[in-house]
Amino acid sequence: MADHKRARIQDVAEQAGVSMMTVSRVLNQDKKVSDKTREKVMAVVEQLNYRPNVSARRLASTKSFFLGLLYDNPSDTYISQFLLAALKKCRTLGYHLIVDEAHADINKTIESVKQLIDVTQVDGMILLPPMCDNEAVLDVLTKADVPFVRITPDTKLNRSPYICMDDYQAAFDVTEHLINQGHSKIAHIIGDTKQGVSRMRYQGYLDALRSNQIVTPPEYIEQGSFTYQSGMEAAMKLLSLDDKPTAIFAANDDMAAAVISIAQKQGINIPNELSVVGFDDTQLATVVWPNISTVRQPINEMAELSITLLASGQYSDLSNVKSLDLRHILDFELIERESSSIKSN
Amino acid sequence: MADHKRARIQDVAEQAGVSMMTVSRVLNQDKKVSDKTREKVMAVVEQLNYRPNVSARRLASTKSFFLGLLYDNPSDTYISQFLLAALKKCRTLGYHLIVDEAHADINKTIESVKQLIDVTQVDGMILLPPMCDNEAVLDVLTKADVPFVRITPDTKLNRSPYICMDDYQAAFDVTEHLINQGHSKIAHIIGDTKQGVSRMRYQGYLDALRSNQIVTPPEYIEQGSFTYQSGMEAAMKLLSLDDKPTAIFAANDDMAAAVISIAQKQGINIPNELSVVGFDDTQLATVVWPNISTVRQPINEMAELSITLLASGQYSDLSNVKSLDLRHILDFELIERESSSIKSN
DNA sequence: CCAGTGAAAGTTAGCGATAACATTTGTTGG
DNA sequence: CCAACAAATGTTATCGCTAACTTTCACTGG
Repeated sequence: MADHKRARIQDVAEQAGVSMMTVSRVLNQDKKVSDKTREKVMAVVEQLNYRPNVSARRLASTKSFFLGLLYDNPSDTYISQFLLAALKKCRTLGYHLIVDEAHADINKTIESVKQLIDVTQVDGMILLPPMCDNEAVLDVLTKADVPFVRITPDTKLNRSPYICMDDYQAAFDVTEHLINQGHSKIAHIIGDTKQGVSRMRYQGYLDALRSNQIVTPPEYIEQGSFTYQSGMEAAMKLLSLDDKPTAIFAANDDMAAAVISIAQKQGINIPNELSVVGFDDTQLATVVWPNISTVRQPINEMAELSITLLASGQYSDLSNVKSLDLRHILDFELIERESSSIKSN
Repeated sequence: MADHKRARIQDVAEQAGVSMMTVSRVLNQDKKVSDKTREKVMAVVEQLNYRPNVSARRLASTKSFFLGLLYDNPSDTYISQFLLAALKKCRTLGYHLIVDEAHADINKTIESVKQLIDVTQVDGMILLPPMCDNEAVLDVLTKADVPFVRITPDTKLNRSPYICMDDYQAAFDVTEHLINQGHSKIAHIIGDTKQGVSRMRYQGYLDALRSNQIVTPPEYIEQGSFTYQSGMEAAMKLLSLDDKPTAIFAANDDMAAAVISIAQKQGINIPNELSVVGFDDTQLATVVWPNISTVRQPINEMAELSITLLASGQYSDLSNVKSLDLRHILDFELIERESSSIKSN
């Protein structure tokens, strides 16, 4: 099917009747190329299906075409999804992703990041939570002038471009989803207080109730910590109330799964007697029965965008970037499954 | 801390008083270097902390220093773990990992693999299940003379080196673990029949019982399919028997989690009235309550070994490799958690 | 004693791209 | 109409390494 030899920049240059340098300029978005030439070159690039040799490029240029990814907890479900999407995007853009795990000892993490900067010479870094809020790491990167993108950061939002979703709105929507199904006794299990998203989700829940003129007793609010265990404890309290809620919105899927488990233990039918919704759309949401209605984070899009931003180089100098341009909010998706359904009053 | 400039092969050559080529030979394990010279060079390499520039190396040599990884289902928990370990190992060996997802349409997958061979020119491939048993993929790789390693393959074991764990022994051990705790009424939920591991695990279960002179009624064997749903159905049958089992060995964690859920619904205390063990040690095992006793696959070791094997080049010509040398069996680990414990007669 | 041999080490010429500088072409105003 | 400068394109050297060839040198045996 494809030609046996891979096309080189020289082949493109000859075919297009220009110099190699001009082709290189077109490929690197150098402005000093006339539109006519650019089109001519791009046509040949398409025709020969030319892709630059990453290694040659890296060897010759000052850029390394390496991007770094710093993650923390490898068992978090979304790491793999983020990683796979990021790797794919990197491949199409001719970058390589160097993946680094944060160490329990923060100093070792910093040492490792410094290595990425000095030895590997990464062109940019992606910081996943919670490392994206670690000030020491941010300082190292800032001082070394390495651009970085943070995913759903919680603090210091003016220090770098960042990508997030609208947790507040998602919580609002998922609560309203319950309301639309006829529920008014809606309880909420708050997430870990140390994470900003817990606040946002709680606030979205509150505002959805308020905008629908629904008042709930304070006992309907339980504090959790994103763990299954904490969800069980919260569920037991909520389900032992005299005036039980008919729906529970847990701030993540783990806690929602715990609610389901406790409810089933008590012989409460889901969703007929109790609707449950979670948040995150982790694997857990479809592995328990009934499947959990939840909110899906746009993880793939986040991964792709973070690579695109770093590859574009538009953030290599932050001094003249408006702080509004730093924020990238992506759309979430409400996913309705069996754990919540029309309330049959 | 570290010197600002990264050492080049030339620096090593000068410092050691030899030519660059000699250094290159030492680094590439070329046999035609005297021991004395080799030691001298290695000493300088250590001293300068020299690491070859991957890009220059790739550009100049016939090897690409790219390895391909073909995976199938991105939501499988172990993909991310395998991937992270593989990436790490690649980094230390100066390789890059190109990750590719199998397409639902097998022809597209094949096309993609051909691309990896022709365009990216990978030095080797890693095939994760179930792609490792796809004959068309194996044929493409064999025909193109690209070495490949398969992870826990099921068939055609003579076609390539492969890495697996002893599912039979693990099942034997986990069953005996239950026996040692005083159980004799031990049921088993078999996994998906299409996967060879199901057979192995079932056989291990049977043999553990037999070697302990335990006889169980045929109703204690239920057929599942590795899904939560199938686990629920099996559990309901097992727990409605007149002579209920006191322990259930499910062939994976999903089905074990389902058993726990059903048991709790029926008010059966775990582990006091019923012990449950799973298999795989997925995230699920620690996210439900009680945590599931299970068998951990040595995923990290598998990933590292697969990279090491391909990087070593020892399988670049299979014609003179004994079939016994193809097999690499790694140790598993029995993990005891709350779902199984000493039976209080 | 020296041609013949083979192991060990060195030399040269790229791999495929870009940086830096050099050159050509185009545009403007006086 | 052309100097004067900017925009567009070309030329050359080089990035760090290895393949392929060449040289050196120690050791044979007739």
